[in-house]
Parts: sequence; structure tokens; C-alpha cells
Amino acid sequence: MNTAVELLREHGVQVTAQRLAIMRVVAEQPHITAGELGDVVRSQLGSISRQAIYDSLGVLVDKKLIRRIQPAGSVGRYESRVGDNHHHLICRVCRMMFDVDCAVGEVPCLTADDTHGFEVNEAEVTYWGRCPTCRADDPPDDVGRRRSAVFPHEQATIHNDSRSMT
Amino acid sequence: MNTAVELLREHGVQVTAQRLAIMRVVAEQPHITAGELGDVVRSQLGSISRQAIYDSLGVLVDKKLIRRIQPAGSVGRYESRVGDNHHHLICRVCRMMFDVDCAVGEVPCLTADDTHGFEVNEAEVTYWGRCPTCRADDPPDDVGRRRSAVFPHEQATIHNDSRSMT
DNA sequence: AGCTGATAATTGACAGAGTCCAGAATCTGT
DNA sequence: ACAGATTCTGGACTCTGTCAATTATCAGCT
Repeated sequence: MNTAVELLREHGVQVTAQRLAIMRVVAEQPHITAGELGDVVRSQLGSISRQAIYDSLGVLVDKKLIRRIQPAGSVGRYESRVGDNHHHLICRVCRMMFDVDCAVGEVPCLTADDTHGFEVNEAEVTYWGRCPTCRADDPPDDVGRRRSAVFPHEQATIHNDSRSMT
Repeated sequence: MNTAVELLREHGVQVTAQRLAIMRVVAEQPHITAGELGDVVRSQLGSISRQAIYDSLGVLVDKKLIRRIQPAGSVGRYESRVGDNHHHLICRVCRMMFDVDCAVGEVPCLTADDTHGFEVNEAEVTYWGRCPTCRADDPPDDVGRRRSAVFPHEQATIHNDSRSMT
């Protein structure tokens, strides 16, 4: 049942309580940040160093067991949906974030007209807009920012919605 | 001739030497960071505060006179190509970055299958791959990272190429 | 089970991007 | 030229992420 252990073994990395906890939490809370992840894992294991968080996330990303994303204006976020080439839909106002399936499925799902000789292996798509709640709250149109600050105090955290994780 | 002045006036913001310099430098060096921008502007005007850089960039972005982008693992970068809905092509190895035209042109150039009730006004596409130089340098395949660090010392800076700015 | 070398976690210091704040300077319309 | 609004300055601060040295833990072997 505990396929996480097998996954780690298969990828030739040691199985540790920290890594298992990180994998579990990332699966439960998609789009979590390293900092938030530390808090959650710490509450479960008692303690974990910040460096262990970053190290573990690093190897898990390396082994493609989790994926790191970083939408403009956000810190790095982690998710366990890998290999399905899904994309992200983000509200400019409240930063709520949804997963959206890729219509194509394969990677890369798009090709540029002129690839400048690149070997392109991923087309990452981020849809920006305004969520239903923020559309209702605010007068229509002008989905821009109100403040001068590039990203006003990181607008709390980017909420994530697991409805899209089914 | 100095259309930058007019642009600022039209958008109802004060015309200052700092803003003009920032607009000029961003136009000359697409994908520049706030820090690099500060250095260049400082060498031209003698001095400018970091806060003035961020304030001005904020206002200019607000007014849509420049655009802020932030590829995963990079700090914020600024470009003067606005309104043409172009996308970006980035080398995972050396971080070289190109502009690529959007095949569709209109905004948003893509629509998600399920928009969760969002009012979507932009589809931002980032193509990730390996540039010609790095393909030649390195053995083929495995375009991944070698280190555990998420982004090894920001791999110098993201180079930009103005060939695509014509 | 107990060793042992390799791997991983901890600790503390550090760097850089971006923000906040209060006071001084500058711009713009009248 | 004046006054009010806007902008700039300088310094302190937060937060994410990294580096390096030390200690602890894992996993294969006898």
C-alpha cells in the first residue's frame, strides 16, 4: 500500500521519515509552499529543519516524484500531479489557483512557431483571470492591480483548491 | 519624437527623469531585472534609489507601458513589448531567454477546457527546453538539473537576446 | 545482530529580492 | 510663483532560498 516507500527505493534514494511526510503533505495540499510545508510536516513529525525541507523537495523534484511550479509573483510551490501535463488557472485578485487539464495531454502540448533551434520539452501554460468570487465582489472589468507594489504582501497565500485534484 | 513623455502624460503620471530612463533601458534590454536596471540607470543618471526603481516599475506596469514577467526560478524581469501577446522560450541549462511570437495573436490565445467560472484574460505560455549551444555542449537527453538546489545560484543571469525584438 | 561507508538531517550564517516607512524633494495645475 | 499632490531617498526589515560544516541515520555486508 505504502507506494511512497517503493517509489523512493526505485529511484535509488534513501527512505526517511522526512521524505515520506513531505510526499504525503504535498499530495494532500497541492500548490503548497516550502514554508507552509515545513509548518505542516513539523506539526506531524515534531521537528524538521528548513534545510531538510529544501533538500528533500530538491531530490523529489529531481526524481520527478513531485513538481515545482512558480507562478509570477509567487514563491515556489509543489504539487504531486506529475506527468499529466496539466496547467494552472490563477485569480489575479485573490491568487486562488486551480489545476486545469491539458487538452492535448502530451508534452509539449504546444509548439512555438520559431523555436530558435531549441529542443523544447515543455510548454507551461498559466491562465490568468478573475475567479467567480472576485468577479462578484468587484466592479466588472479592470482586472489589474490597485497598488503600486508589484505583489502586495503576497496576498496572503495562494489558496489551492483540491476539487481539481480528483 | 520623445513619445515616452507623451505616453506618461497620456496615462496621467508625472514625467520624471527616472521614469524616462527606466523606460529607455527596459526597451533596450528586454528581460532585465530590477537590480540590473538599477545599475544601468544609475550609471546614466548618476544615482537612483532602489525604491524609485520599484515604484516606477510598478507604475509603468500598472499603466501597461511595460510588462513584468517572472519565469520559475527567476526574479522578476521587465520588457517593453506589450500588447502583442508574445511568449517566452527559456533554456533550462543556461537560462537564455527568447521571445516567441504568439501564433494566435489575440488575448487570451488559448482557452482551458474547464475555466471554473473564471474570467480568463491571459494565457501565458513558457516554453522550456535546451538551447542550441547547450545541446551541443552536453550529452543528449536528460535536460534536468544536476544539483539538489532548486535553482543553482540563479545560473548567472538570464541572458536575453534582442534578435527576437525586431 | 553489529559494522561501516554512504547518504541525509541539523545548525547557523548568509545573500538577494522586494517591501515598508517617514521625511525631503520635485512636479503640475491654478 | 504657490500649494497640494506625487515622487524620491535612505534605512530597516521580511522572506525565500543557499552554503558549509557537523552530526545522525540508513542499508548492505560479514
